[in-house]
Amino acid sequence: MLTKSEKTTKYIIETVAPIFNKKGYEATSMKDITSATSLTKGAIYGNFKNKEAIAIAAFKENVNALLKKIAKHQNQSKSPLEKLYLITDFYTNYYDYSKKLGGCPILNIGVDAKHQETSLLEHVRSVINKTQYNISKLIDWGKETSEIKQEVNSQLFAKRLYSHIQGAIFMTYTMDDEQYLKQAMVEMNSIIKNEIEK
Amino acid sequence: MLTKSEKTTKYIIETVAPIFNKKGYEATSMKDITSATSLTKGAIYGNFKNKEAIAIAAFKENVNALLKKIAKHQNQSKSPLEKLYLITDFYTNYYDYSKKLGGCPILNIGVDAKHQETSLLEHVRSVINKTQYNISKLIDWGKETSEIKQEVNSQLFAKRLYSHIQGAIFMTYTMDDEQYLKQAMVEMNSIIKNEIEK
DNA sequence: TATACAATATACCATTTGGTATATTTATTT
DNA sequence: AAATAAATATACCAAATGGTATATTGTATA
Repeated sequence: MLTKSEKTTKYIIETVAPIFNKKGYEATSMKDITSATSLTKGAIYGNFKNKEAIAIAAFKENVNALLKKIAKHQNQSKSPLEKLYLITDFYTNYYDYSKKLGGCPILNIGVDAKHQETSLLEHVRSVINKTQYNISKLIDWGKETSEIKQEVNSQLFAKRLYSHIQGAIFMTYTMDDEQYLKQAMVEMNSIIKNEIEK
Repeated sequence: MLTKSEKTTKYIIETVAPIFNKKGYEATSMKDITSATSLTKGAIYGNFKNKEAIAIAAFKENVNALLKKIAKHQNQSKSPLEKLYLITDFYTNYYDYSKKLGGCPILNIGVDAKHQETSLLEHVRSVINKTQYNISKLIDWGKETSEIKQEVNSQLFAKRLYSHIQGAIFMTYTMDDEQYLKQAMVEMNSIIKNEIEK
């Protein structure tokens, strides 16, 4: 069971996660945080060391929610190739989903943290590396099960897929036009079919 | 000839353009601006209405510099197809170039302005629309000169190319890994060759 | 129920924020 | 050179910033 402060901590994180994601680190003020949570500074600083600690917890919250959702989506199939297609399938509807998080945390915090002295950028990089590693492992697995061509460079393809996805997310958000994301996933599917699938 | 205040205005814009691009609107303070320019608030506010006006001028400065550079690069050829290849060629070396601007203004301000009440987002969208329009016109022109296949959807391809490029820029900056950009442009070249070129 | 401890609220801090009114300097015109 | 206008500097403003010390409240244990 959670203690009172653990519950409060959880409540704060969940409440401010979309705010930090939307506005970024500097533009999110302690006033934003106290207003959104209806808590006082005493309560906030009783549970977090400083603003940076809240921002990091908020980012982790968003990423955990996202990665869980993707993992669950991938569980629809046991085949590595199908799991690959389920990634593009997931991102086809990513605009609606990520709006709940306040946007794409990787894109938003990745750009926002670039100029800061916080450790947020390290966290973003870590998430990207892990995700790309998972994709490349999926390809390697597909080679073993003979669903995927042996000559595919799994790490290169993972970077290519991820870059493609993030570009489409940026364009969809900036132009408020879901076609970028939908079209990019159609394109990735055909790339998987033509270049990856055996 | 420029008046004194016109020279000062120009000097302020050029000096603060990379700062706004790096740090974003909220995170850039008037103190940042007065320090960087060695001017006082009196001088700054004598030439600009408010902080937002400076940020908009700074964005336009960066974009103008960028678009001029691309246009000049494209002048290396008179053929629409070759001009298309010159776009990917330009972005192959974009990491080094854009660092001077403080990063990619489209990506940085596009993400940063998303949550604001400034008119910056409108400016970003306008630039993206114009650029995509230029690309699609290039394709249409190539159809006329019979260098490019008639069945190519020029507007769709423009969006696809732009999305691809922006994704690679985001990844290259966030991961500090130029391979994303280099590899993406290799991929785009082969797409142009296989799907666009007649 | 009294006591101890954990958790939250209040009041305050120095510093910084964007912006303005006015004084001073610099440039231009007569 | 004197007068005028343009441009910049100074001094100030109220409000907001992140953060802290302390008072108060809530909760669990003895």
